Amino acid sequence: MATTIQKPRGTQDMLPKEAAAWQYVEMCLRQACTRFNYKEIRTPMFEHIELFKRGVGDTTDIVSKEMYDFFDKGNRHIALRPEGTASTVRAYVENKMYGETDIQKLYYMGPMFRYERAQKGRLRQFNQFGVEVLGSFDPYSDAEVIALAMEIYKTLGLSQIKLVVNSLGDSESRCAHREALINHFTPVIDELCQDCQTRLEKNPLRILDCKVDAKHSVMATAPKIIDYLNDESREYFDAVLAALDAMEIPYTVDANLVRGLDYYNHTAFEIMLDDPTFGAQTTLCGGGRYNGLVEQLGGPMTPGIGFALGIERVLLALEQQAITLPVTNTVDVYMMPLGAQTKPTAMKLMHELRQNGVSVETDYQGRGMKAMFKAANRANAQFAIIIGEEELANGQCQVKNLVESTQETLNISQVVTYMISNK
RNA sequence: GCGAUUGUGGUGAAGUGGUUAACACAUCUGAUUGUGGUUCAGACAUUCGAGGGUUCGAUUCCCUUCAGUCGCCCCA
Repeated sequence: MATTIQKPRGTQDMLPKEAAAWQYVEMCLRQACTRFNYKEIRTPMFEHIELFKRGVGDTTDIVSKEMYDFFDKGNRHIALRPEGTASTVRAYVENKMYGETDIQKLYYMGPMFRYERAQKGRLRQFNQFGVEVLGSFDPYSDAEVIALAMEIYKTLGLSQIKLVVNSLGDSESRCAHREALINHFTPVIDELCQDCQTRLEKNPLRILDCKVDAKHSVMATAPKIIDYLNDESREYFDAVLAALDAMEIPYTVDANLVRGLDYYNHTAFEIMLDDPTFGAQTTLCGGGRYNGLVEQLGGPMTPGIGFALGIERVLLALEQQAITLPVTNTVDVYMMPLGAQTKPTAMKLMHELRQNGVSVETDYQGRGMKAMFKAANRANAQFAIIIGEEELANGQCQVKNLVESTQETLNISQVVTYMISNK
């Protein structure tokens, strides 16, 4: 045997036994979008790297050190998408979707790529589902987006779900806050960890959710973005919270919640699994408002808000909470031809059944009837149809109900009708 | 990029410096030549991730490498 080749690090094969769960989750996501009237958009899995540099931010870790990029044969600098928002906005601008209606409510689903060290809940190729609302600067649209995310976890049956919200304010508020942060941390920067020292220059906001220095006294007294919101930002945030209250969606405001992508402003939120035994990756969903992004990518001034959730993490959470999904794994009929002469008739009947919406499995290993019954059990077949040479001569077959353990003899010509009404 | 830990058949897993590598599940075959989910019998790793070293001898000791897992970082 030749040496085997393994899948690249951080990738996963989705095996048949897991497919049903994936399909179920994906169906729930689509149905939730239908209820909220979001339309699907599909964009390429790779883009010009410039899109992410400009959209997500050149200084973010995602772009600066986690991007899968390469030059194609035409010497174009390409990157596998690390997230979905930049591509969605690019498509919105490129296809001039701002001209179609005032507001676009979109969702996407598919693989994203980040060159990170894999661990539980974190892969190099992973699947995200995300939502983007473009063209609305209405606190109720923020609330709707959050409500949609919360609704998804509810319909899946997950518990211990925690919604955390914050406001990053508009650019004026953010600048004021950033300055205050730098002033606050600079005198004590030597006492903080190495990471925080680089954060001070790169993104002082991130110091706030540092785990290493979390208990340091400067954290408690650090200037909070909430206190630096200007009137407009403050009002907007209050309105979002009021809308959440109106829908009775529980949340906690966390002044230290920040997002890792540059484009966010105003509303930021995260949905986490409140379970310390779950693993390190507890964030199931992250999102927020990005009012300058469309313009930054060459479109007209257009506000936007959205979120993304990791489907693998949802599946892990479902597993963690031992939630059994309503997935069925049965086949209607197991066809059992006995002897070579009966095969053509069995094959013909099987095909007719399938054409009439009856699912049928059979044996292709030439095994005995006993083995076929075992296979039928394994396939969760509801019925077995046995065609032996005797039956064939009479144009008949045995139809056995495997659940009830009852059996009757039918004319082969009646089987399709019988199965349609009895399956 | 850094750290910890693991690597035995389809799966879960014992085990030892030395001539047959437990056990369980799964799978296959058989127990009246055409009837299942129970039971019983039998079969199933020239081999212990790969490469090198120590040794008379290594799956067991050492080194390297690859891979998995978990964590840091970051994020979904």
